[in-house]
Amino acid sequence: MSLKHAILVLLDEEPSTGYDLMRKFKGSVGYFWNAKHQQVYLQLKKLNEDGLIHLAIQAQSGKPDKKIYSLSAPGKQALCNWLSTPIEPSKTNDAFLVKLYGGHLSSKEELLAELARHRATHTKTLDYLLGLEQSYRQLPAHQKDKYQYPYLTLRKGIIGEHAWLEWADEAKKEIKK
Amino acid sequence: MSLKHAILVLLDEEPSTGYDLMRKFKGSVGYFWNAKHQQVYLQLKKLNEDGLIHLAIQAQSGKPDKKIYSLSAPGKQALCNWLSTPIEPSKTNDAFLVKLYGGHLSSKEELLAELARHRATHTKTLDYLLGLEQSYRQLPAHQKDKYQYPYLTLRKGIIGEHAWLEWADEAKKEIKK
DNA sequence: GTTTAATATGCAAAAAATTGCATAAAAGGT
DNA sequence: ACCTTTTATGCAATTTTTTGCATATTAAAC
Repeated sequence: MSLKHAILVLLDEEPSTGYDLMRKFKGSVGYFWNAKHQQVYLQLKKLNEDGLIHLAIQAQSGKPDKKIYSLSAPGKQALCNWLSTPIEPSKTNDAFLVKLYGGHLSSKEELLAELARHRATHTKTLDYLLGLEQSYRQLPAHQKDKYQYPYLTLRKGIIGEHAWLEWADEAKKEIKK
Repeated sequence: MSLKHAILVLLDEEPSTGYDLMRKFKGSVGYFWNAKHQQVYLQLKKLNEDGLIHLAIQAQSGKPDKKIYSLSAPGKQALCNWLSTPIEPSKTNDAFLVKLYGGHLSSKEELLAELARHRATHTKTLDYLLGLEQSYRQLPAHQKDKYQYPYLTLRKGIIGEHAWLEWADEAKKEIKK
């Protein structure tokens, strides 16, 4: 149950709406955390009920109110407690590798097509992450310090996507063979 | 819901008990699929009820009966259908990176300790996978052909673990800095 | 000899995630 | 003008996963 903690970490960085968090999960932190919007809004509601986050409602003319959440003192405490507790390596469930494992039941054409499709999304993700890296590099020194740890996770994303593409090239050759 | 398909793929390879599957999820295919034993046994029950797998009970003196499951014709059909349906890239949820993202709330010592701990498990996994690769390489040609696709996924595991360790070295330096 | 790990299975309750449905206004494209 | 995407939120039902509990034998370690 770490969506809770993922949200707390993001709210520690800056107060956000559910929609803001969603965008982060779909974008900049999407290579290490994913969640659907329904899940995010539900967790925010629960975290607020538990007093771990504050809610400030910002009225907007015409539009529905914006609900801006921020970390509360107990929330920060809960986050720190979790951070200092060792965790087990996360489990990975990769359906694409399951499909490849049973590759002999497909045709080479189908396998190559799906590999290419996934390759495209990984390339896109890598490009996006490299863009973020450029932004980080252009930051003034004090900002770089602030984002030192997020940047480390970004590097994980970049190295991971590189590795994926490296593997994909190898796999493509091997399937064609 | 791909645990179902992961099980079908493994049963296509060879008839197995729930325990056999579990060992695979903890071992050779653990870098791309994970499941708890309760989940595996439950899925096997459901798959059997749905007629996608066959059950053969092997009595054992004293010990409880061994339940050996194998893929049925409808099961193979269902598997093939799934294999020929494009899937979305799997979502990743990595709690360790969440912790690192909020690294400024921890001490360097704690971060380095946890990094080292995770590094150790990744090193162990890599060694294990390299061992599997050696076994594969020593196989006679026709066996190599049979395991061509599982071997491809194994390569993914190896490249992925290498990348993890590469990143870990970079991260270690950056945290110490 | 006793304890621990491995073999082998499963139910039940709780928590978490997904899927389906739902609303509503603004902004941008054709 | 119309259509699609983006912004912005959420409930309800279902499915999936996790956690806790439960049993019982064998083999190995200490």
